[in-house]
Amino acid sequence: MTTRKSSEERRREIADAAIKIIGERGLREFTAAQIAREVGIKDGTIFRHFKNMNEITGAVLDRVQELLVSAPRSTGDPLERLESFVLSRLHSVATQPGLQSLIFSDQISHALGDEGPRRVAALRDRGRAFVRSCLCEAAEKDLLRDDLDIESAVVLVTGMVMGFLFAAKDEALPAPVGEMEKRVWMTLRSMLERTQVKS
Amino acid sequence: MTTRKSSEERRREIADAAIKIIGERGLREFTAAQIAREVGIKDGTIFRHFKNMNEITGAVLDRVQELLVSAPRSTGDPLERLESFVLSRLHSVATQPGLQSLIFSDQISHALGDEGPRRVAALRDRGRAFVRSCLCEAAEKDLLRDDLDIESAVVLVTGMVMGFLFAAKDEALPAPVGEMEKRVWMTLRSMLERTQVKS
DNA sequence: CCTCGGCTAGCAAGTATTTGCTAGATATAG
DNA sequence: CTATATCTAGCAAATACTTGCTAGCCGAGG
Repeated sequence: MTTRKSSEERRREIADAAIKIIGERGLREFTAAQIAREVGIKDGTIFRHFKNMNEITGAVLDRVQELLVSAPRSTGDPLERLESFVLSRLHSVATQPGLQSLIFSDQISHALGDEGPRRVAALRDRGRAFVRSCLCEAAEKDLLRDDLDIESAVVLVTGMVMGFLFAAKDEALPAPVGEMEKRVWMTLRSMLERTQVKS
Repeated sequence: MTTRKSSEERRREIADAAIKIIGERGLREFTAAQIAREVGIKDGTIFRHFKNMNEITGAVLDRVQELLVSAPRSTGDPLERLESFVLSRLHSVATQPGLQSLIFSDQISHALGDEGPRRVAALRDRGRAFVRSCLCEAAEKDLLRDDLDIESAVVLVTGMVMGFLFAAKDEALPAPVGEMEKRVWMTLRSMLERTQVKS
């Protein structure tokens, strides 16, 4: 009564199970046996679909990239683009904490084999690059405060997502996450914008 | 020719070695054998000083707390206090990345036994509480923008430290970390302060 | 001063379990 | 029937932890 699935389908199931395990139970449980149990097969069968654990971590990174980097918009008002990017990240943090913790944890990259650190760093860099491009364009269009240091702002924006991630996890937010997502972003946005002029 | 040390001394050595290993090589290497090698003893000897691995993780948390929470000032200008707190954290990030990654990684808390998550969350909460108290006092003294949402600002400040941590790690900063520490903080500070008035 | 004995850190060599991974047999979908 | 997904069974290495013995430290008695 065993259910047979195509290798391609199983590979995705295995990658998703791995993501779930890492997010929920931590790296220590990221083992072939645990993944197999989650998927509903025996641990040995895992290696009929993947050559070794390293290949699984590669698939995990591919999948994270696929799930998280949902092609940010490249048109329209730069601050609107940034807003939709940030809000989408904040939302993914609130709904799938495991995903985000895969990116914002150097521990993960340690555990993800040799090229793990570089790949995860590259993922983070893509996010930073997008934020930077939005901010630069906004600056050109004179939408930001005159004295704003773009590079610092990039750190602030990307950091905000992380700060939100942990605040939500620690239940340190004074209001429901859905509400706080917008509230935090609006606070940052108003601080970036040139809604106020120098005295 | 074996070097004997007091249990108290060894316990600290073991905790420090564990911190070093976690920070540099990741959770996967956080094992009795690796710690023992780092300290220079056999793995079995570890358990002459600790009952089990869980007790080691407890000691690790104690040590992190001891090293990181260096009694933030409670007097003086609230924004100055906040600045010294943030700069000290940024500096510890730059110099001892392992320490910070122990706090800002939910993976660690997963691996740190049953009470691990709660203890790490409590550490983070202490940081947030300090930031919040500084900001509240600053708001009372009318040092901040009128429309500033304190709770959002807490997320921004704590998140900034994390954003800086990863930017530094990924070498995504356009200037040396020592310089960027102040630059990023000054950017955030000027955005929080009421240096500008509404038009 | 020496020396003797209790205390205990240390090591070597175990334990049972889990790790990643392989080989061969079996069952099932196309 | 063919192809292959799956299971069973097994491996060596690593895991946390234990045990028996060794040997260094330190304080008391002579």
